[in-house]
Amino acid sequence: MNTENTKAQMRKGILEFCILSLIEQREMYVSDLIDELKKGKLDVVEGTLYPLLTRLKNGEFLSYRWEESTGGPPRKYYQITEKGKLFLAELRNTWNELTESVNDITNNINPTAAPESAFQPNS
Amino acid sequence: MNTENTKAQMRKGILEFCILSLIEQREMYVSDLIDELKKGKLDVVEGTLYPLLTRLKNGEFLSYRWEESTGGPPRKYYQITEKGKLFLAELRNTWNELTESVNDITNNINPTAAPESAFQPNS
DNA sequence: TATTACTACTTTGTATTGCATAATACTAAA
DNA sequence: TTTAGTATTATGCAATACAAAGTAGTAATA
Repeated sequence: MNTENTKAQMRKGILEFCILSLIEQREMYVSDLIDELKKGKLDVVEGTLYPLLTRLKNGEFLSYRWEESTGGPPRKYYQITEKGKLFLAELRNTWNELTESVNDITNNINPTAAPESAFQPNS
Repeated sequence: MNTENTKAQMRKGILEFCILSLIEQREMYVSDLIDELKKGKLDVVEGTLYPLLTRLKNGEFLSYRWEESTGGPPRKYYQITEKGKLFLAELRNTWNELTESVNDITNNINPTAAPESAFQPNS
């Protein structure tokens, strides 16, 4: 029971949400996704992404096309489907409800709130 | 692949955080915890809580004392330990970093932000 | 040609955790 | 004694993040 493990556990379920959001913004292949996630301070490895993308593709939330690469094997570029967009909207709701619940239960003040609203209520 | 499953997955790892937070506020036994979580829109069942509490107790983040009950078997009231308070502080950091990352990556506007700051940037 | 390096995709096995389910045990009322 | 309500414990399953190893294609170099 340590912080590293907890991080991995808290991450469960949110990767779907992140991946679908990123691909909705523009089509991407795995290296693109890893770069974008890293920009957002989320380090994810290939062994995590490939099975996840396959699940999303099998669920018809994503589709892909092959694209030749100048140096290296061809790449799978993923796009979001209409079904994927609907699912993404649900995930966004779920995420927002969850964060609200957790912040409420733990008396946590959300760090992304605007400074003028981040006051501590009387405890 | 459905929303219910994703909810269950997203819940992984955050329950520790919620449980420790609640017990830090006051000592509780399982039924108290279930009630408090339900108030915060988080439905959790006994089969989830007992193993989790045992893990936290074995990790020395919680201790407990028995208390006789007027009707029914005695109750285990849990308290947070000093080690538990340190771990809780780490969990709070982890949670805040995670939510910031996810909201950033998904272009999500946090619903707990003050209304005047919850504007949508040009997309 | 053979070797090496780099890139990209795939597969396998493990650990953790939420949860359903069943079993056990204690008290009190009928 | 039986029944109902409360509380704890034990077992097994499903889902997922991740490490690690493997496959395969291109390109540069000897």
